[in-house]
Amino acid sequence: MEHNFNLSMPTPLEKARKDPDSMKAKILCAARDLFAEYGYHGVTTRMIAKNVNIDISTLHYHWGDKENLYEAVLDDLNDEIEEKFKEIESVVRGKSLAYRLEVAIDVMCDYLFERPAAAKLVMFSHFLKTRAPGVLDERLIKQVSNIAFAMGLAPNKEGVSASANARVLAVSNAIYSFVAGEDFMRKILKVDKPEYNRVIRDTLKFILIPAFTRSEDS
Amino acid sequence: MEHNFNLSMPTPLEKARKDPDSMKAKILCAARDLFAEYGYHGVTTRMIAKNVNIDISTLHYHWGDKENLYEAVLDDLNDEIEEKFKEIESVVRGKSLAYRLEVAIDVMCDYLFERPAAAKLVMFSHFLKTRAPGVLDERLIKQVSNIAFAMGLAPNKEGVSASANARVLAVSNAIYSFVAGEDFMRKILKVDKPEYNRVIRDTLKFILIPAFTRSEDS
DNA sequence: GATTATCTCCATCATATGATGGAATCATAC
DNA sequence: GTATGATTCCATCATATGATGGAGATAATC
Repeated sequence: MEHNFNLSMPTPLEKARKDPDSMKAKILCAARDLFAEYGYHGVTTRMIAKNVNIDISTLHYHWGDKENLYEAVLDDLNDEIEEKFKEIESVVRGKSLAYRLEVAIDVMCDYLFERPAAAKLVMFSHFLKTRAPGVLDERLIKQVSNIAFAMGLAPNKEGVSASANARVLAVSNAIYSFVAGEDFMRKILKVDKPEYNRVIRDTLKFILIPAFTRSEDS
Repeated sequence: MEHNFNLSMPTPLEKARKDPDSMKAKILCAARDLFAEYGYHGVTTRMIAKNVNIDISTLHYHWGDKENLYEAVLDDLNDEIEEKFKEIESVVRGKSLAYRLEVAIDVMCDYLFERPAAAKLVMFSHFLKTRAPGVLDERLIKQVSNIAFAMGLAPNKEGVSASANARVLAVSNAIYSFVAGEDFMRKILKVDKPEYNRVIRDTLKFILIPAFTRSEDS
């Protein structure tokens, strides 16, 4: 049986997500939370194993080495975020840019405040190098361009200008920063969690919507 | 000589900065770059020592343990940024909010694009936990409130609302994100370094200024 | 119930890492 | 020159960390 052309065969990741009670999924979940908190080098396989109450060997049995587990965490995260974007797009298709932004902010805040690890991991994967050279997920480049096009910042999906893509990044940076930095910024704002959530939504709308609606007028 | 009331005695950090050629300063400098690239746990004392072409013992001789060196790096950075803020304030005092923002964006971009490590370190110190519990720099809370007041977002420096502080954070997050994430985002925008610098400035102004100038009208 | 495959843990290894003591080197003051 | 203090490096240690082999446990298959 050398050949296997069954392309729809579930990947390890898909299998892990199908059954959230499986050991594989539990490890992935704990790994996500810890990597999000301390970064790749700040987490040891022993920390992850301890969080799931298993031995390190069990971890290695399911996921191979640490690097492989980290990549699985990021892959899993990217799948989740891509899904979220599709969900947003299906809701706002054809609506005004102001409305699009409002919905995008609300949906992403709902999602991210529920899973702050997601926001933190996105930030780290953008800003923090691991000592082993990682690969940029090519999907992301396409994603950004697609959003730019959907926001009417480009005439078609291919020739999106750098400036249009930068505007999309500005929006997503703003959202991710506020969620990823909650622990830190909540101390500055001196508010509790629910209040932080509210203030951040309002602030994001206050900052992001005027820029794009003004340019819609012209 | 148990007592020493000479409060203006230079701290180790000040001494290190006075002579940038001193070993102490060279170590601090290399440490900053490396911590900014890989985060606290991603950097080993050996990596830093190698970058300065010295032995680890020399590093420990000058800075004590790793944690102390890291704190010195952050202190040094905070001093530098505080200075930058004062510089901005002295230039824009009394000007319109739109002009203030424009200058702030330009000055901070000039400064940060020259020292991307500064931007990255700020991000990490906000988002990334080290396994040893760190302390929040109390200065920052005051800094943010002061800026909010200077921007006319609060009637006085004391009673700055959470929402006003959040708006200030939104501005600084935006700037830091774009500089700290250059390596990553430049791949998405597909531009070279000087062009990235230009696009980011324009994008920051495009995003940030309308929000605040609109609120100035009302 | 025996057989097989899957899963989990214990013991262990090799290397990485933070840290230190002490000798050697260098500069400075006398 | 010599004495003193400051600086640097070499050798070394204790622990942390990633990783693995293999025994035992558990579940599935026949």
